[in-house]
Amino acid sequence: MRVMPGFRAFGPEELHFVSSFKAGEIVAEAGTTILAEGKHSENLYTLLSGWAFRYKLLPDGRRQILNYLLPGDLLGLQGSIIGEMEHSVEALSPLVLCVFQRSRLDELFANHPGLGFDVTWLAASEERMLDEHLLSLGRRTAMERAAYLIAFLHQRAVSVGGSLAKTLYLPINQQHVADTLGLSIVHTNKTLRKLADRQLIRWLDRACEVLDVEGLMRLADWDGLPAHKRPLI
Amino acid sequence: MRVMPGFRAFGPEELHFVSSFKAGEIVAEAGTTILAEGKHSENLYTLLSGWAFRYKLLPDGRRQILNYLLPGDLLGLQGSIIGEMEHSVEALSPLVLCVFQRSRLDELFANHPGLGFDVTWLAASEERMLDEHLLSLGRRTAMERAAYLIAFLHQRAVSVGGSLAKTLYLPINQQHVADTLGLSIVHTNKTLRKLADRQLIRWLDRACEVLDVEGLMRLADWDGLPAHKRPLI
DNA sequence: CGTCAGTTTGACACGAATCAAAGTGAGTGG
DNA sequence: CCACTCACTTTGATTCGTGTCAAACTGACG
Repeated sequence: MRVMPGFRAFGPEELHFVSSFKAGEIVAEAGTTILAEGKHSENLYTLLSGWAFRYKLLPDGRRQILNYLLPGDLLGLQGSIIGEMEHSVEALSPLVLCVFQRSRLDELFANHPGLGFDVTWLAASEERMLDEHLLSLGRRTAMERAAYLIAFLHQRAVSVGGSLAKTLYLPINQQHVADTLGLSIVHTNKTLRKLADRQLIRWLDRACEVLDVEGLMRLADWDGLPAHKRPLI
Repeated sequence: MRVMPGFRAFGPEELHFVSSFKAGEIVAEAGTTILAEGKHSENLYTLLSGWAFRYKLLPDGRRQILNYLLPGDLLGLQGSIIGEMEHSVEALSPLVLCVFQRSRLDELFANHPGLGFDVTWLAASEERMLDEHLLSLGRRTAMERAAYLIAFLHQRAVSVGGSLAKTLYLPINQQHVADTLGLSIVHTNKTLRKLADRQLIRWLDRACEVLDVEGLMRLADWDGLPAHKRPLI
């Protein structure tokens, strides 16, 4: 397990424990369902590479995307801690996941408090993103929401990948955007079109190119996520 | 610190540590701002009694209520773990809070892994509530949202207070409901009126009486929060 | 060349916001 | 005890944003 840019470094003992804690690695194709709502997962995962998203469904099929998962994020923590999964996770791109056994989570807390703290850190961090999304869905207009979402994803991608490329392609389609913003797909399309007309983004087939992050942030009145070294477990 | 009904019991050592960890107790009136967005809080709190809510503001004043806080909930964990607060907390009723020092949080993780795990448990639990709220804001109609919110608050109140009273009064006004559901106050009023006409609730001055929780849950297509013993820190 | 997933567009309907104003009840001071 | 205020709730009229319906367009793929 190598330390990626932007992540905190482990001490030697921790590194050894994390390696031993690791139960395997799995690879998944885009579109694969990694975790399903209602299922009781035996495992907990760290996303090593690729993009995924978490979502919930209403019985009649309405879908709400809750958040996106990028390298360094934990999958299935809630299921591991509380019981069965209350949401599903689907791959947006090919993924590499590191598998941990749910049953050894208390061992992690007991023997490596620093890592236990990291898990809490990640949970708190997820909570902050959800707060931000909630503000968006509840109080921003369609344009502001779309601008916020794209700026948010852009920033997350940059913070995880290092700011390698100046043009960034988000691996999502307009249905994903619609289900994230709580809008219909038609209205989402018209909204994205307006952002494109303003030279803020360019929409491609199954991908979005971000042209002007600052313009998007200004439009959404969003300051961005505070920068912090993330722990990687 | 007594163990409330519905909470897990501590071992003797944990109990001793929690007592020593406690830095004091404060009392706040309804309407008081406990934590403010942008501030760096030195403390972390456990809510011992009363109701509060967390919210975020957009620069132009639009407010979104993120979640409600009931006895047993942690306040300011994010601020303690990551840095400055990204949301504010305001009291809905007189509160009793137990104060902890932010700086001693790592000590808690180091010496009492069980308690560290509890903190993570609480964070994961908050995350699940936020997921549910996000689904509501994104994909439920105004009626469904209102029904969900009231059923949700009712269930939380019951799970915390023991199911003492069959009629439960929620200490909120319609502005709170509007800012939680992402609706205007006028439309919120009309929506609540419809719920009242269907004999699901009765609206009183600054309070809501819940008449038919199951009817509300059916209307919102919501199954309720899975029941679990909450840890109390 | 046809199919299919995804994007785009226009017409229309509907739900929620806004504007405006009145009603209610608790608390306050004369 | 009565007027007055203030916060909160209620209602009706109108506007506007977003959803729905329908259909065409595009490019990848077989």
